[in-house]
This record gives sequence, structure tokens and C-alpha cells, in this order.
Amino acid sequence: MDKNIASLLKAIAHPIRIKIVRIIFEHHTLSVSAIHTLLNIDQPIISLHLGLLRKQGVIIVEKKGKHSYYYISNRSIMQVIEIISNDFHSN
Amino acid sequence: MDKNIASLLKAIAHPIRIKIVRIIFEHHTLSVSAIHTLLNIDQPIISLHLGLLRKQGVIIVEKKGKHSYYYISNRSIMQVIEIISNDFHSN
DNA sequence: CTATTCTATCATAATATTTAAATTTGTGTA
DNA sequence: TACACAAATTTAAATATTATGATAGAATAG
Repeated sequence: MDKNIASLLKAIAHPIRIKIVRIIFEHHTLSVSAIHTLLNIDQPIISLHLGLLRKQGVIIVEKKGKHSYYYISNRSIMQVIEIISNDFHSN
Repeated sequence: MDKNIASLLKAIAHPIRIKIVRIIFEHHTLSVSAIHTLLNIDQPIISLHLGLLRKQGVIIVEKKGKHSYYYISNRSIMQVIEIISNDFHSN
């Protein structure tokens, strides 16, 4: 139980993955190449982190033609990031 | 910014540390030996994880005589754990 | 003062994660 | 079919995290 929660939190607890989650959330859905371009981070690295996030159920992928479109699976993921972000503001 | 958020999330993202945070929260405050006894985990390991949590500001220590009493620094830490926990229930 | 209790730290070993580069796989289309 | 583009995977190396056992320091009881 705590192990699953730890895994999920761990999946989000990385600067690149937080950026990825944020930018997908802002655009509702994004392809790998779009994320790669927007964040200016190499495509294989983006793919790797998307794979981790997907494995933990943070994001969901939908393939359409050549593209893989990712979106956030669950509102609570963003809530967590928001809560922690607000904490930093009030410091 | 995202780096700080990642660090804080990472501090919580470990099964033992989630257990520690939960049990401190339940008891409001606990000593190292009390946590060691309640969780049945070796004292140096408890100390190690308390050190990490303290370093990230998740918990605060107050020394009284031989004992070190720890308590949760901030309500938002528990909110994060609650939100993720509830997510697992509805799966 | 001495022994005991409580906590923190150190050194080491075992694991896990991150990064980067190269390559591969898959898909659509000229 | 062959080409171009998109995405995922593989591998190796570097780095970070975790567990363990031994130990050291601080405070207190006897």
C-alpha cells in the first residue's frame, strides 16, 4: 500500500517529469515531439520519462497515425503538484 | 522551482518515510525510539529517514533531554498523502 | 563516577536511477 | 517499394539512494 503510494509519488518526483506533467496538463494533450520541442529536451529522454509516468498510471497514451498523444490520467496528480507549489510560494 | 518541488516529493516518496510521516501525524509528535518500536524498523534506518525528511523541511525536531521529538511541519504534506491514498481506493 | 539509554553518524556494500548515444521499430506517404 | 518522420528501446557509464553493522556522543539514572 505505502509502497504503491511511494511509487506513484516517485514517478512525479523528478524535475523533467514535473515539467512534462505540467505542460501536458496545460495543453490537455500533447505528442512526444511536441513535448520535445516545447521543453527543448532530447526525444529519447522525453520518451523514457513518459514511459515511467505511463507505467505508474500518471498519464495515458493514445496513438493516432504516426503520433502518440499523451494526457493526464487523473486530476489528483495536478492537485498534488499544486499543493506543493503553493507551499513554496508562501515561504 | 520544479527542482525544489521534485526534491520535496522525493523526500516523501519512500515506503518507510510514508509510514513515518503517517505515524507521527497520528500521534502529533513522536521520539525516534517510539517510531522504531511502533514500526519495528531498525533505529539507524529510522534516523536516516528522519534526517532526510528533516532536511527537506517535512518534519521538525525538538530535543528534550535524551529524546528527539519529531512533528510534521506542514499540513500540506498530509494532504498530498491523503489525495494519493484516496486515488488508490477508487481503483 | 559508571552504566545505560537514546540518537546520530560513518563506512561499506548493494540497488536503483539518470543520462547520453546509438539504434530500432513503426507509420504514413511519395 | 523506399523514404521520411515519430517514438521507443537498448546499452553502458555515471550518479544517487538505501540498508547494514559498528560506533560515537549526549544525557540521565543509580
